[in-house]
Amino acid sequence: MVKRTSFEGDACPIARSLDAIGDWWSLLIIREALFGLRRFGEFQSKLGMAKNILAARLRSLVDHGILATAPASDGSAYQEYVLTPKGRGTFPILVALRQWSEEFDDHPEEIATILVDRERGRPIKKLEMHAEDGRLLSPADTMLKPRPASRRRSA
Amino acid sequence: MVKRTSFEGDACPIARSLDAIGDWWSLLIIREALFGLRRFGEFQSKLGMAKNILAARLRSLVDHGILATAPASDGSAYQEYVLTPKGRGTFPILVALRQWSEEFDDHPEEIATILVDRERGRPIKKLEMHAEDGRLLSPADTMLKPRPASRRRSA
DNA sequence: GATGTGTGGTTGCATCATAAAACCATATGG
DNA sequence: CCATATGGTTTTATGATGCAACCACACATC
Repeated sequence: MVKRTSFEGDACPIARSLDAIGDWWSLLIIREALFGLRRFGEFQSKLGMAKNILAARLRSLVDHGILATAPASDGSAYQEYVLTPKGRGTFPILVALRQWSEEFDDHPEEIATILVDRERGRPIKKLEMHAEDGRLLSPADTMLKPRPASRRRSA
Repeated sequence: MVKRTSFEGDACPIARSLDAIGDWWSLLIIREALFGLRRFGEFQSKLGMAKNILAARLRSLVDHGILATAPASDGSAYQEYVLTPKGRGTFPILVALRQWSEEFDDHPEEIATILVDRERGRPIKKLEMHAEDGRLLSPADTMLKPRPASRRRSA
């Protein structure tokens, strides 16, 4: 994508997130990692992506602290890629993407999987946003405020 | 990015979402639209992006049913871009991205804004995932299930 | 110990989306 | 009637992407 206009220094947290995981593969790699994949070859065969692209993405994800390389695990002297807490912290993002697709996709019948409550096997509810005191909030109930004690440019 | 490996036909809802909004600009445009921007020039000056890219993104977002073009509004014979319900439905995604950045960013002090409860002006809580019966769920409490009555390949 | 095979990459190379700037077309203001 | 602002499209270059081929290492086999 040329230049990439890296959002790294941007003051908007959304832009900052996109800078780390805002490309077409990173989130899919994270999805598979959450699913339990760890090895280069596993990612490669599951996602069907070019190996060089995968190598570049894995390196980038490691650089961003989303994945970490573990020495081995099954004996073979290669490395594995495991999610860090930061990586596991993307779970709500993936859920939000999934739910948006489930709700608004033009062909929802093509969606192969549903996310369910493990205990009951029933679909989970939509993500909820709550105030500090517990009130359920809609988008209209929220607003952006400048961060106290900071003079960076606004977003 | 060449080929783009369009995920449009993929059975994974995350991939399908990414196909629509998984690039570096779309979500930022949506963010500004949620903030109230409507005009080409507003987006352009606020985001500082090249005009041709903006034009292409806006067209793509309209094609995906995320934005719609409104004839005018302030008299000038140009069009405006307004969010559709599908577009407004991305709100949780943006909140998830924001919260991920707030929690895990290496330089959180650079983040300029916080999302607050409009009524109290206090930061909102993290997005919550609930089961149908209301139980709060952690990622480990969930699992993927194949969609009933469908024989598409799994994700 | 030479040979094969599978894993885990790196290295070219062609392509095509991106970005930046110039250009254009249609209002609007003086 | 000219200047300027708005809303784009065209032109050009760049460089990330995708593909295939190549390489290195480990382990197993002959």
